[in-house]
Amino acid sequence: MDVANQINASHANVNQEQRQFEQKHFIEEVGLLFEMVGLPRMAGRVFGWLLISNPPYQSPGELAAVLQASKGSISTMTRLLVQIGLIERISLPGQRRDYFRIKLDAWSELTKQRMAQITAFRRLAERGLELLHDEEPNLRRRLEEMRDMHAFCERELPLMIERWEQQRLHSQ
Amino acid sequence: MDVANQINASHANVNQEQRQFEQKHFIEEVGLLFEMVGLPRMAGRVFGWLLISNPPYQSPGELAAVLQASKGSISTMTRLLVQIGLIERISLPGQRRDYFRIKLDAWSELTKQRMAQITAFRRLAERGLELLHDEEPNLRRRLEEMRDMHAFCERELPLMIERWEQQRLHSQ
DNA sequence: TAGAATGTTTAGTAAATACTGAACTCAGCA
DNA sequence: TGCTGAGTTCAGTATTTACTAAACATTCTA
Repeated sequence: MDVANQINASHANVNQEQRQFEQKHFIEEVGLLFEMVGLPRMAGRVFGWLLISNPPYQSPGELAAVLQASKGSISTMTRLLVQIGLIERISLPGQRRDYFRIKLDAWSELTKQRMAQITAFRRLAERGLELLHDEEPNLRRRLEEMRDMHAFCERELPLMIERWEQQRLHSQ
Repeated sequence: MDVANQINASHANVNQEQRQFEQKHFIEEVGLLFEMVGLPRMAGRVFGWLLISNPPYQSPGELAAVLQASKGSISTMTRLLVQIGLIERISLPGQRRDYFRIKLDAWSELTKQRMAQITAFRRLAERGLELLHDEEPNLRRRLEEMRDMHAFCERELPLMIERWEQQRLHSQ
């Protein structure tokens, strides 16, 4: 190996390390963001790596190695992420191992998921109004507000998702 | 007290107890729902009681008594709820004590709050795309999807809140 | 200015949760 | 039929979080 090649190799190494550093940073940030929305940090790390990995599908073993986590943790987190619709399990033809990858419609899935919570809030407001059924209107207002706002979202959010999916189809 | 009055009083007592039972049930349900969206259960209890209490404003002491919680816990939870915009502190004229009550626009506040998270997700997607800047398009697609969906929500949600507030003004 | 009543801060505890590591299961192969 | 290699389940640990209780601060009253 001549000097020029050595330098090139050394540069390549620096770039490689720099790249890995940035990847790890990215993964940690996704982890923190997931924690912010009430999901386990490790689920965020798995998701984060699947967002930037090459190839875009990864086996549980690869995930455990890259994220330096136990196989058990990976198993739990992939199950969770599949359950909430953010990733999916795929089996490539001619290979016995299973892989995981980001679901392309992950985000509209997530919004649909949130609809259940909104419905729960609307129902709770209605139960509260039953409790106050013989009270004066201004005591009932706060609960009516809560009910109406959530009913509004229950109507509007599906329309919004529809508009999004329409727009996506168009641009492709 | 004659027999008829005794019976009436007894009935009233039963109703009173029934009512309190239903109130406590309601409070607990709000607590559980709050836990579901990643907030402390006690914050949900405070919010739940403020939804059905009469009068609609309550002092920290009253909250502690009704919810059978420590003053410290109430203090922390009211601070949290004020911070995320679900309740507000009011001081009635001629009274030194402060009270808390549900903010009437609590729900649009909450949606605005979520905008920050959506922006964070969009920014993260953009950072990811920088990491993959020289990769092939199909590797970049998952991140573009994430970026575009969140950018879409950043545009649409404020419009939705606006429509809601418009509609609310109309119906009042 | 002392005293009482109310609310906040903080140190400590109890409970929930995330994560690990080992045992177990299952599929392919010698 | 054992053996290897990958993945899941589960029991245990360690960390975080929610909550309490007591000390402290503040403001009105005597």
